[in-house]
Amino acid sequence: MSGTHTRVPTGLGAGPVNPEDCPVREVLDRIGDKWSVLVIVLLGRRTHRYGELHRTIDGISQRMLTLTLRALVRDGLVERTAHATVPPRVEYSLTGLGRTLLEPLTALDRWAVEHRDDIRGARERHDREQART
Amino acid sequence: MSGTHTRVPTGLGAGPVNPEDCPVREVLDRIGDKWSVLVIVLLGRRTHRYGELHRTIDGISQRMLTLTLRALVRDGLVERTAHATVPPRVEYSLTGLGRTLLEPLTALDRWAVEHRDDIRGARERHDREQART
DNA sequence: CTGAATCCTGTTAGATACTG
DNA sequence: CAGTATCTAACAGGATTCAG
Repeated sequence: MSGTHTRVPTGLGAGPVNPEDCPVREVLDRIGDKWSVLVIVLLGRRTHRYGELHRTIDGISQRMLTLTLRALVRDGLVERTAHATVPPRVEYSLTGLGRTLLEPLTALDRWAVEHRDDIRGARERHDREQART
Repeated sequence: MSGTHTRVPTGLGAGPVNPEDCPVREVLDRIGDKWSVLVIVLLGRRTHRYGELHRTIDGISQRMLTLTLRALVRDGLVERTAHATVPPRVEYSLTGLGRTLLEPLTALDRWAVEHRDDIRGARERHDREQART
């Protein structure tokens, strides 16, 4: 809330701006989907097993959980540990890199919580004004 | 980098987690798309006209620019000002609410810039290990 | 100049059934 | 238990054309 704008984010020099080459957008491409942040946040609390995640994240299909986890592992945010027992036991946890992401994610969450009502309000006001056409 | 985890983000109490009722996910639904952050960031620097945005944001179609702007206006993040001249002149700028979003967005951007290579590295390592199957 | 309207496409995600 | 495989529905987004 310093009176002035904060630093301009992102590789936005002066010229045209490209979504393919923009750091923020790159992150959003990874965690902007429907399930990734939920997984990250849960793993930020503690290690979870596959089935635990499946039960805890409401409405996620096995398919999407698998795909989401695989992508996060590939990007080095999540670590997969398979124990060769029977029945199999697979545990997922955040990597060091993944944990560093919790901080900016928390900042975004704080903003979201703080301004949730503002957005809802703006939305309703806007829709009401549209309605009287 | 404080040794411990930061606060757990989001209305994640103990029970199941629902994507429909999660503040962070709610924000991501708004700005997680392909163009919103680019628009927000540009407007964070200064007011822009429609055509300016269209020229500056590389590859955006008129359709998507219009839709993106309309959504941002609806959510109270962006303000639209139409001057009744001919030819018409429409200016877009961030609202107060929109400006507050710049801060957490900048945090995320900083993370992105800082860890860009880590992710690329993890990706390549992972893909290389998959490749030798 | 600032859009709106229409058509068309690829991707994302849900449902369901099956497996080591 | 921890996934795969397959099929389908929904939607985001691009291209093009028209309009105030």
